[in-house]
Amino acid sequence: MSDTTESNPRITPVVVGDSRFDDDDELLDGLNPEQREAVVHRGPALLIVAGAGSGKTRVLTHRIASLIRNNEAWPSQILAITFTNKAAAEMRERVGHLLGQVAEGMWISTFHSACVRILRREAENFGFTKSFTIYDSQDSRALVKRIIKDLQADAFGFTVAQVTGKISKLKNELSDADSYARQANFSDPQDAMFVEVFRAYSRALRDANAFDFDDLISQTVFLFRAFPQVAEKYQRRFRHILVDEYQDTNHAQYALIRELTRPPESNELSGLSSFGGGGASLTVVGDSDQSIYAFRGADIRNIVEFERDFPGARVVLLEQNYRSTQNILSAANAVISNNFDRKDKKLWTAVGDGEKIVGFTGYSGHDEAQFVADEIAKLREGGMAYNQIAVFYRTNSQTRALEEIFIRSALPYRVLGGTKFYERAEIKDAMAYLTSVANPFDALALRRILNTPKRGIGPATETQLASFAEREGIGYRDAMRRASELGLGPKVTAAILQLAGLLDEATALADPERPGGEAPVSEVLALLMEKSNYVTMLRASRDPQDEARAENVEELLAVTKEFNRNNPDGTLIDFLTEVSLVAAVDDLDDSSGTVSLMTLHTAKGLEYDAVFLTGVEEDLLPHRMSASEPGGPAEERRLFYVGITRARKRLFISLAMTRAQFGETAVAMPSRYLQEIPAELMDWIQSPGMATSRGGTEPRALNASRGRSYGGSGGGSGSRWNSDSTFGLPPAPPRQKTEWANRVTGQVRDNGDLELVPGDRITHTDFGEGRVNQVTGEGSKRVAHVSFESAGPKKLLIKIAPIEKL
DNA sequence: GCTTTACCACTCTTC
DNA sequence: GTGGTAAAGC
Repeated sequence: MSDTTESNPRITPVVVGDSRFDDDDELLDGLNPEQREAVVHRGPALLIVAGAGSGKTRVLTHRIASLIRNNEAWPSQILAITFTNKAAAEMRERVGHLLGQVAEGMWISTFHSACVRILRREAENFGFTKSFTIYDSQDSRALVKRIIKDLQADAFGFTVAQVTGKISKLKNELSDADSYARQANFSDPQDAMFVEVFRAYSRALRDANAFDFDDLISQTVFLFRAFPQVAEKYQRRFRHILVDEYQDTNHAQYALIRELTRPPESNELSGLSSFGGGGASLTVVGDSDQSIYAFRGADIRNIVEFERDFPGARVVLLEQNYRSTQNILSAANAVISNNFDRKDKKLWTAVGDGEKIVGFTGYSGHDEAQFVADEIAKLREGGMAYNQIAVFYRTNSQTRALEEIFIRSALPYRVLGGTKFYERAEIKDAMAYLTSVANPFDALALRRILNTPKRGIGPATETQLASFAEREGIGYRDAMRRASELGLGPKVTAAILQLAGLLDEATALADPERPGGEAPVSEVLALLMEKSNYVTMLRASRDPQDEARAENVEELLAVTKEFNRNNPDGTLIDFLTEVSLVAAVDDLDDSSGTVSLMTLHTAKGLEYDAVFLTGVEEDLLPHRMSASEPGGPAEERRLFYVGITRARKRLFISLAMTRAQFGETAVAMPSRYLQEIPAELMDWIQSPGMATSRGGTEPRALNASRGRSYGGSGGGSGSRWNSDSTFGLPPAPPRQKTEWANRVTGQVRDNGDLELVPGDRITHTDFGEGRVNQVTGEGSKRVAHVSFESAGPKKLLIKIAPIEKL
């Protein structure tokens, strides 16, 4: 990474005259002048505007290391907020590497993790216990659903999604049920009912000793505001606060930062602080062009108005890109320049143009996926490692087609996010057992396991138990222990008592006071699963899927063991916290030799040698839902921009003319953003206008009338594709589309023991005839390398490929 | 109280 | 194509 900034007229020379930094060379080596400035600047506030790939992580880690190395701060005085746990771990490692030792006591974590840490310490100040549960969005939804039912709020037209969405939004703006009630319009029965629902929801969380995701931030702010002496503790402790991805902070997070950087009330100097008794020094890093979380309350104004918010703030611009080729950057610059209302910023690089961006238009999502798979195979042959290749898409549902083709092509891949392991019902069940042990107040968790596996404890019994607990003013666990007082049938009573006994036994095992200390999480879970017969029940089931579920539970057991290995002192609560706060990227394994599939949102902050941007179609990117939201299309453009700028060397952009959505095939139009990429930067293998199929088969009828009119944005100047076509040609008529879709998806087969050897001739339903060159792999993973006469070389998973030996 | 079946609505992005 | 719910039957 050489310093080539002399050629850039925009730079201002930075004087590093302060003797403090004289022996600091090592930390400044290889940094360009702006990066150096961002590392060495000292003051109350610093905004680093870091374009994509401009080395901001490097700057942040060097800045932290420099603070510690120069004895300007103890590690414990530093709080660094990152966007994901993975980024936090990486930053910790890099700082440790720079300093030559692990910096103990430094807080490097996400907003949520930092807040959980604070809340666990301080919970008892405001009516929670330190073993509170964290509700994920599924839990919140379940709770709201129940409340809507109880209050019969569905009569007012409330849906669960609406209510959870509104509550989340309000919490991100630091409103709670009371403050909302104060300005609610009670003459509107719907609004009045919403107040009731919000109240009931908040009360239920409090009663359950639980916080939802949004609470983690907002309640920490409330805590600081209500207990100044608590706030002061943290204001004194953290003298340097650094926040990454500042453009994606919401109001609650902004307020939290404000609280933390406020000068402590009593003005005594503390230790090594470089700013007397004032507020902590704040460094934020961000790029408003990469703001893609407005939908969850991120407020772009936080970064745009930073200088006004923090007077005396210094701003450093990082525009030199060290990641991508010029072609990729030019495309990114061209696209993002269509967003008005932004500070002009142009990424540039010294590495040269690189290859052109490759474009492809498939007839269907499957055709597109096949293109991706084929290109990945070529990249691989060219020596690129699978883990340097990523495929991005707008919505998780797009993974289906990609996965089908990838499996068939024997490409090793990994889907990040999506239907996450921890969201599966059986995992949720097992986790609910653990939660019930850790937090006996959590009614939601208890309710989930009360009759899972079936114990004959139905809704009627549950209600009785609940009202008994309320009547007596006791917790659920106590109520269960006293089940015999309820006058229920002997079988039900015994079942309740047995479950209570099991939970008590597990609680004793997880008790830190226990002789020998708290038992490892895996032991607690093993006991619960064993004695509840949960896994036994699954294995005995006739439903074939239950076998897979049982295996998932076993997998969870393995996860707990792994957790215990990595965290010998890790408690049950620690485990539950960790699981609640994992992000999709967090289980990205850099060393796995697989292609990564993820949404554009998940891709933020990552980089790959080769990137495939798929589904670049109207209604998908920009997504249909974004059209109605203010600022929606601009945010979608930023999303596209984020995707483009993830690529180092190769960028592939693809779309399909029809897409399976809803179980049926719908017409798809090229995205308006495609036209924004200068034509000379792209090489279309098959542009949206080209009407011939890739295998060279006959042209498909693409001249049917349009399904809907395409109201392109701006432009309107006609074709930009470097083919002879008109823009936005409509797709094939429905019958042909379905045929195509069926031909690819319709065949699930099992060739189990088909023996193939090099030289065999085979026929494939899609690719026609070909010759087997080589067979690799074993058992069900045997792969045939086939040269097809018309479709070229392919790799096929023998077990499931639609092939026959000739 | 449990199980099966049929119909429904929804599907955008996430800590 | 899925997942969740409601009703009917055991």
